[in-house]
Amino acid sequence: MTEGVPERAQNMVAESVAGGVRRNSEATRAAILRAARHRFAADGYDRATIRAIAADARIDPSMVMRYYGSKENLFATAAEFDLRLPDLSDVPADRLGLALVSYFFTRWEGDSTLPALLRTASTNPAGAERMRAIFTTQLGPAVARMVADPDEAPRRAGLVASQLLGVALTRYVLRLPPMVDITPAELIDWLAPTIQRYLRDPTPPFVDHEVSGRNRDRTCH
Amino acid sequence: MTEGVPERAQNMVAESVAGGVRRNSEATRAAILRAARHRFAADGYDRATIRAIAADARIDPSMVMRYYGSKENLFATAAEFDLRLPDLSDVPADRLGLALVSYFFTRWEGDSTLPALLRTASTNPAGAERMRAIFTTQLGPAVARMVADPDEAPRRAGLVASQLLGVALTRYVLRLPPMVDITPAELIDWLAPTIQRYLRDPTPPFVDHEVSGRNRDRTCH
DNA sequence: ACGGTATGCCAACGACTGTTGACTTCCCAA
DNA sequence: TTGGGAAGTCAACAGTCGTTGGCATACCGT
Repeated sequence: MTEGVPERAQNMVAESVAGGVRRNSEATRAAILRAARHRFAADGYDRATIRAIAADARIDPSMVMRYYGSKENLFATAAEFDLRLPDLSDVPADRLGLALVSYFFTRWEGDSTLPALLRTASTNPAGAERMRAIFTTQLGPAVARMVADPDEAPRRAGLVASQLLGVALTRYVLRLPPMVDITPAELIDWLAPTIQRYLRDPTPPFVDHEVSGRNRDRTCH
Repeated sequence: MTEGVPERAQNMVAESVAGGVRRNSEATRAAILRAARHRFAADGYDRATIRAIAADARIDPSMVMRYYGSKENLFATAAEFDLRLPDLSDVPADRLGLALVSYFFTRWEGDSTLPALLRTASTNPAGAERMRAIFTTQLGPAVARMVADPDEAPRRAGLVASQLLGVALTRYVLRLPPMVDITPAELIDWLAPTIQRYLRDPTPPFVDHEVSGRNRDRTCH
């Protein structure tokens, strides 16, 4: 009565696979990758354990190492991130904000990669570096093609990122109720003017705020 | 020559305290709390270890437990978070955005509690719940006093949070270069109109976007 | 039929974590 | 002077993690 039962895996949310059959290499590689994406998205890099990913893929943890070498390498390929920004060169300049916001929602609502990246980049330095790289190599150049003055592109791209990532954060990660309940269509109507302004409007201050001409310096209240 | 040296703590960023003197209870409690705030802000809940916090405070890890009971309890008191939103009831309605943005910057630029909360809420469910609580009990009511229609308060508060937290995320956590380099004053000029619109402007769409009247549904492109 | 190879499981290592309890050291009041 | 309690140290427990190597089983070309 040594009770040496190794605790059967009875995870309800696991890959569906007939009992005991063998899969070919490609299938398990894909299964691992899919489980990894889900776990990284739900828990972030640190809390997503190799053991949990393996359990979801109905496989031994050692197989993950065999196929992907290390956890860091697994994350690197799981979080391969291509914004796949479409060509917006034929969109009229005054509709760029609407086009960009619409596209980002069609991209995010069904893809949990961004929350995964967000969760990871918040705590993992390598994740943050990856986020900065995506910003520099993908969003940056795309925004550069939309703005009037190329010198202002990085700054405007940063502002766009602050609003779009803020929405992703509050809606998908923090799950603030009002941001979860609102429909994508309504959200697009609210956000499009903001993004449009960050992309195309002249640098503020447009006019000196209101009539009372004192307190020119608004930095520290 | 058993080499049993227990590895002296030679952390350069540790609490400065004369060698070997004893402190009273209050002093070490405060030292622990200060070290905890720094560590939680820099690393988030999971990666900030009790041992590292204790080392920063030049103290044994067991003392942290003696004074605060558990890591979760320590975080709870370290991340005690009061937005300390000022009374904006005498601010004219068309300057509320500017006032709110200005205030948030004077609050954040010198306080690392928000990054700590952000890093933690991204991965820790309890942290996310705390974030939602802050939103509901502090930002929500404050925004409710600023908007015209009380029924729209939660939604508008959510939009405000999405932009402000997005700035905190990109500037303090992800540290996207353009968002780090920009000065608070410039950032305020960019953000104030956005927040102002989220607070006070009528619900969009203001007008049917442009002339071409087709594609009413912009949800899925 | 057979041997090699691909696929997979099992048990364990070493490191690190939060947490605990016993022990030492010092100050201060009686 | 002497005890008691506060302040702090030390070593260890129990658990989890990424990672490793050895071993079993199934497939397939010859």
